[in-house]
Amino acid sequence: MIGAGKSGGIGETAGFALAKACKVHRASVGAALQEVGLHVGQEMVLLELWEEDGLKGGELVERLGVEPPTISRMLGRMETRGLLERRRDPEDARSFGVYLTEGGRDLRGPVEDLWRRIEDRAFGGMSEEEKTLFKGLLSRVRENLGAV
Amino acid sequence: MIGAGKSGGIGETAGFALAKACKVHRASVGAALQEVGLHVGQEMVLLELWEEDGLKGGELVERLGVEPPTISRMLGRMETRGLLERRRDPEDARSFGVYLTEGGRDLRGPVEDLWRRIEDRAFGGMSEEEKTLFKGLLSRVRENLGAV
DNA sequence: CACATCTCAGCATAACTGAGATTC
DNA sequence: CGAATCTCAGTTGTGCTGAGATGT
Repeated sequence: MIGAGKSGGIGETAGFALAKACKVHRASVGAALQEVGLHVGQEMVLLELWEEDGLKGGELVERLGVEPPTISRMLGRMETRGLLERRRDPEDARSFGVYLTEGGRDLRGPVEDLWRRIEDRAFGGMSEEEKTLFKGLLSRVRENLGAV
Repeated sequence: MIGAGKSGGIGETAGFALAKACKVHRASVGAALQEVGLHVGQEMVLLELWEEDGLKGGELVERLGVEPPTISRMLGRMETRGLLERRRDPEDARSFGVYLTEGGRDLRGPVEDLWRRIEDRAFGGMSEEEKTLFKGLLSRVRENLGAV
């Protein structure tokens, strides 16, 4: 039973299918993340910092496609939990860099593990070709809707 | 530039692509919905009620895959805005049915229109075959992650 | 322009209220 | 029958991500 799919309306669109699939995926990720004490969304911040430590707040805003107040509070909470720290930029007193702490770096392995676990479960039984195709289609959706 | 995709980690997974695509899609839907005074998420409630008026709170919980407190507060806000009303079930005093008001019914056309608009934009340049394939893959993800 | 703060919404979990259904 | 108990529906409290509006 899938719901809201009777009369060929919104329930039949690809957008609806996308929203529903994303919902269960996000829920799965969220459930797994709480094993390591993270909230869904925070892993994206860490992901960026693992790739490039010391990013500016504004750069995180741009990369995550999120609004400044959201990043501001997320960084505050993550800083309190000792995952990262904000260091004032001596070059520009209005700006700061976000740097991982030991605790933040240590989460990389566990988070990547759980993410892989969900990846396997979510896309189990899908061939590499199908997955590649799938990612390609998702990518086109992003471009079409004017993402970064 | 897509971000977090340099070294073949999480950023290369289909799950990551799904999350990112969903994010822009949800943002687009949210922006369009505020034209008709709705918040993202509320359209799903209406969608179910357009299909079947008078649903119980618990049925909405199940169909939307959401927790009871979420529905409770959403219904409260939507009731305040005159989109629907909760009527106590005379058979069972702890239960109630959710019924659309005139205002709630009137939103059907506008919401379906804007949804179609986003559907066209998001999946423009995609053939019917591709869209069908895409929906099929999303459906499998849902099943794999144990959705309703 | 770069942040922080306030307020509101969606969503989650946990704890509670109150009405059926059960059982002693 | 009645009282205690169990179960279920829904609400409220709190915390998070996320948005907009406003202040610094």
